[in-house]
Amino acid sequence: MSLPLSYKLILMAKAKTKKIVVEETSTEEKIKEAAKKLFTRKGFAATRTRDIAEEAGINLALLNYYFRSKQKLFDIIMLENFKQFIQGITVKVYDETATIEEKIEKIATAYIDFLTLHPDLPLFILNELRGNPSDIAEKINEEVAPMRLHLMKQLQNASNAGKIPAIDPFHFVANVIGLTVFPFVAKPILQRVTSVGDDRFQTLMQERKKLVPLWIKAMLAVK
Amino acid sequence: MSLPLSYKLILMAKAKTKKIVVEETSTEEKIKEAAKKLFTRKGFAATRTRDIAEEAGINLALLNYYFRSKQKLFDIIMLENFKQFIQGITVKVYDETATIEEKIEKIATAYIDFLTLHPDLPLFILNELRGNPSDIAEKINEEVAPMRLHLMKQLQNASNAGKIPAIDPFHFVANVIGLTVFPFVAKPILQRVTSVGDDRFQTLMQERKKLVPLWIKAMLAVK
DNA sequence: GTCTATATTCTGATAGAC
DNA sequence: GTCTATCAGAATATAGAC
Repeated sequence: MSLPLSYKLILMAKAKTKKIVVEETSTEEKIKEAAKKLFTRKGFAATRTRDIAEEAGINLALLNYYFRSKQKLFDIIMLENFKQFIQGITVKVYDETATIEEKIEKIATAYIDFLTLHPDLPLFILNELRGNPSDIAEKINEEVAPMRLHLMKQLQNASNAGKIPAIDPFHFVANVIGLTVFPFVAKPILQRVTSVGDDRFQTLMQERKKLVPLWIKAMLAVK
Repeated sequence: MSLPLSYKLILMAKAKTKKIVVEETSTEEKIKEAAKKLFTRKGFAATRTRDIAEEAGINLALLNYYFRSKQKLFDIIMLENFKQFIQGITVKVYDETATIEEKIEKIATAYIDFLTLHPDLPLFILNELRGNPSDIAEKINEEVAPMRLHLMKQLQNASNAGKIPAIDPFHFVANVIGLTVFPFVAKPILQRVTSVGDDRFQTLMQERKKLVPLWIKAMLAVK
């Protein structure tokens, strides 16, 4: 039974305080795992609580016993997913010792590795973020705000120092994230259009870890 | 009451055979318009037939009278949306007189204009395409197959002639479409991260009509 | 073709036994 | 904590009058 690392760590931490051996996954965790799997794959509206219960190997009533409602369970998963999604990028952005170009390489590599493991995540986030305007938007803002300031400042500094030409931060972010994330978001349609199978897709994504930074560098030299 | 151009043309064609004056939108068209609006914005599962009926200004029973079921109505909208989405690109790709670089510019411009008018379309397609594996996949293949051959051939020729370096068609397509479409797909999150309002977003998208072709050209020179 | 009223199915949530 | 059984409401679809 494979678990997200974060869960395992929590379990181990709990276990440490009582026993030495890591115990079986708790019912609550099993439900969360099942919910994350289905919500992430099919979205809120298309996922039925019955399916989550079945996937978790427990009864429907138990789901409500632990989480009170479908919406509350979803909110938890949504927030976890979003944090997980930007967590990969956060550490890299804050690295004071890295230049912009080094950061791009680290971010692209980390993200492609991450998305290879969680290919459904970005589409889920883009999707569920569109319907809920101000619901969880605030929490997201809190997570993102300091990162924005940091990145803007570094871009401005690099531009002032003449290291890179002035580029609008929006274009910069859209391009880095777009080149990295889009192939995963559009995977089904891209594979169809280009006749690329699953194995070849994986290989191409590995290639992009090297290519995206080179491409971005070349783009920064434009105009 | 603003109608999609295609509808207007159909109506005008019909009208030509009988009367001179273009008549009011038919009930069937009104339902389809309402369905397209809601399905595209919220997806299949989150859209209720009641809402479609209300949006169309008719009764719920009438929806089933015309389309028999929610699923059948959705399938029609889905196919129309998809055709509309790739239709913009199709003409440009087949233009025998244009070089690869000219095509990129035409495609980027046409797509950004199109997406400005229909910002919800790409996310809708990416989304609903993920759940339905082989359902409408075949019809999509039929639409896309000849375009794939044409594009691959031109890329190969340009590469052989030494005009551009060899690049995997997958990377090429992913990059062009990614740089063009991704900002619209990720609009809410990108706006949040970069503190960009709606007006500024529109301006930036207009900028990209010029920038994307330049960027792609610069990327093609890499390595 | 269009409506009102109703049937039918689905789904989230709860009551209550164990 | 976990289960079975069931309720209440929602959502799709149909019957039948006009």
